[in-house]
Amino acid sequence: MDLLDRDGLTEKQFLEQYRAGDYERPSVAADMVIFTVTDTDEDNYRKLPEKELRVLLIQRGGHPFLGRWALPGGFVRPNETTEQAAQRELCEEAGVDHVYLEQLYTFSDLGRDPRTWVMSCSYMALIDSGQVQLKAGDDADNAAWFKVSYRLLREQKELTETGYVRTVRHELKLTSGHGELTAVVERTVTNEERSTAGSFTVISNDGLAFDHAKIMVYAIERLRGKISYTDIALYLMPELFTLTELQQVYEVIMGKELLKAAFRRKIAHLVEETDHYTENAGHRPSRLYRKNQEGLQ
Amino acid sequence: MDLLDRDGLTEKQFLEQYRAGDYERPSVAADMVIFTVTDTDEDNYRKLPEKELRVLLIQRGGHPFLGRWALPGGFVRPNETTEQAAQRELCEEAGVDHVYLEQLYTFSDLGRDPRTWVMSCSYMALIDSGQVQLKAGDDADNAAWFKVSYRLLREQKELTETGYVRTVRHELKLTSGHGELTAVVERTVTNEERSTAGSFTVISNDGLAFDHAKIMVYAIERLRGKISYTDIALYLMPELFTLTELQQVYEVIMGKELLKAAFRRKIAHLVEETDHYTENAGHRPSRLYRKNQEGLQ
DNA sequence: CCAATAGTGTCTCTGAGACAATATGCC
DNA sequence: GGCATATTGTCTCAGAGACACTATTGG
Repeated sequence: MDLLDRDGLTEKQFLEQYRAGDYERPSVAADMVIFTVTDTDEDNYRKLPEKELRVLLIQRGGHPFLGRWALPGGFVRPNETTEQAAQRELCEEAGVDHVYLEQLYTFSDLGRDPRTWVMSCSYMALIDSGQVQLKAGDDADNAAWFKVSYRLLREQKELTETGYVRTVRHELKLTSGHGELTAVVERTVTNEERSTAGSFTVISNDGLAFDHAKIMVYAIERLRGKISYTDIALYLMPELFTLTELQQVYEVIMGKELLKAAFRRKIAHLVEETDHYTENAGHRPSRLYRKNQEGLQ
Repeated sequence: MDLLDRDGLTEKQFLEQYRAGDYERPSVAADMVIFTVTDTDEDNYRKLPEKELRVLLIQRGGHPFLGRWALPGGFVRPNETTEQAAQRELCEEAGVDHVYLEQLYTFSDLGRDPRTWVMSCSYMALIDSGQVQLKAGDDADNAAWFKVSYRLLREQKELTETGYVRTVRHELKLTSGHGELTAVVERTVTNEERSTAGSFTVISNDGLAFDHAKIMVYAIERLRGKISYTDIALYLMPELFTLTELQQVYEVIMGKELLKAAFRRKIAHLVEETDHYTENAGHRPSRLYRKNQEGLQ
């Protein structure tokens, strides 16, 4: 291009003389919500173990929020994209590579980090339970997998002159050997005549750092939303799994029970049957399936 | 909190002595994909006008990309969130307030801005066609509404050892009185055994600045994806509209024709009938509807 | 044999697709 | 009157919900 701007410069000349202004710039962090699913221990040899949704948290070793639990994350560096930063964190903190990774949302509330101006570009990763061993005692890093419980507390719709406001309040409870963290997060959707705006507010927060309760709730909502029309749940499964196990994963994420027959029909095209079966259960063995790698449709 | 960190500082003391490191930080811009729908002029008095999807672009008056067309946008300032920056742009560039606004994605590819390190937090806004008059001749600002045409060029699925790669190529054509811009964007989904990753690549680009072709394609895909299971399309409609007009909006966004009877059943719960009718058409008048403000379900 | 789970059959209900039939203002 | 669109009716088909029935293991 040889167009000249108002100062008579070509684009090349312009770029050579360009100095980044000394406007204030934000730091940008990539924060990771890393989910996996694990089995509970079961006493009765005949009963199947139940599934639990778990998320990886790291205990902060310095101010601010010293001692509280935070999502794994770190600042994005000048030579990488936010996604590369997320991949890097995933490697460093969970020791995994090549997993399902999806950008969620960029949080930029003022004062969300008491130190300085920090935006958080959040990502969700889904890890196969077999891929990472839950190193519960890995206190070197003070990282732990917390069991996620996400419970509806209140649902309310209030009419206004020009529309309505809908608030949904959930309790997020995180449990691990390190104790229990609880937060209450409210999602508000304000609907006026020609507009809608949604937002999340942290009502109470016991043990979580920054606005990470909000980010986690956002991630859970995304996971719930996508599970019923994508194959996203399969990234949480090991190489081989039974359909009952897959159904349990759906149930623990959706927070409700599903009917066996209907579930099997619905996800049939997402999986591929193998010739392997479970063994040594106190009941009829179950066929093992794998993810359908040919892709959907 | 009175916990002390390694240096024996309380959180308050820590924050008082905290100096933001001199790590390099990115600039963050909020870029807006602002959609609206307009009528074409129709010669035959009896025929209904057709609908067109339009997007607001601004011709760059300085380097880089001098003379090319860019999405409205601007840098996020230290005292505002990305969403507030988006609202501000919306006011400044389109002169509207209280419209549908949704965060899309944060783009952070290296070198996406030749000047310096800039991330783009992109938003999609939907504007009622009556709300903004298409000031086609408003050259003061060199802003123009471009008609959007988004056409599938190629679709391909290639199997690899461990999965598959799926590429979908679309042509984005933007037309206005200022001429025609064309870009070809490819969406690639790489599916390996335990992971998936998607990305957009700009194959060719004639007339658009930065990576804005990519952002626009992302917005169109989001709009298409959400239109069939949300009431998002209604934010593109004026106060009163006919069901045929609404159907045309769905059709122009989805890029395919719909059956009238099925369409009406499907969106019945999203609208409210009024006692008004269209007049002076060369055919049977049509009942006018409005958006159902009571909300869904 | 029994506990516990695996796996299948089928009836119903709902919603979308397809197409037809009827209704109506305006030139 | 008749063009062009508006509006409704109904048949069919696919998929989800609901429930029941049969099949298999290890103890």
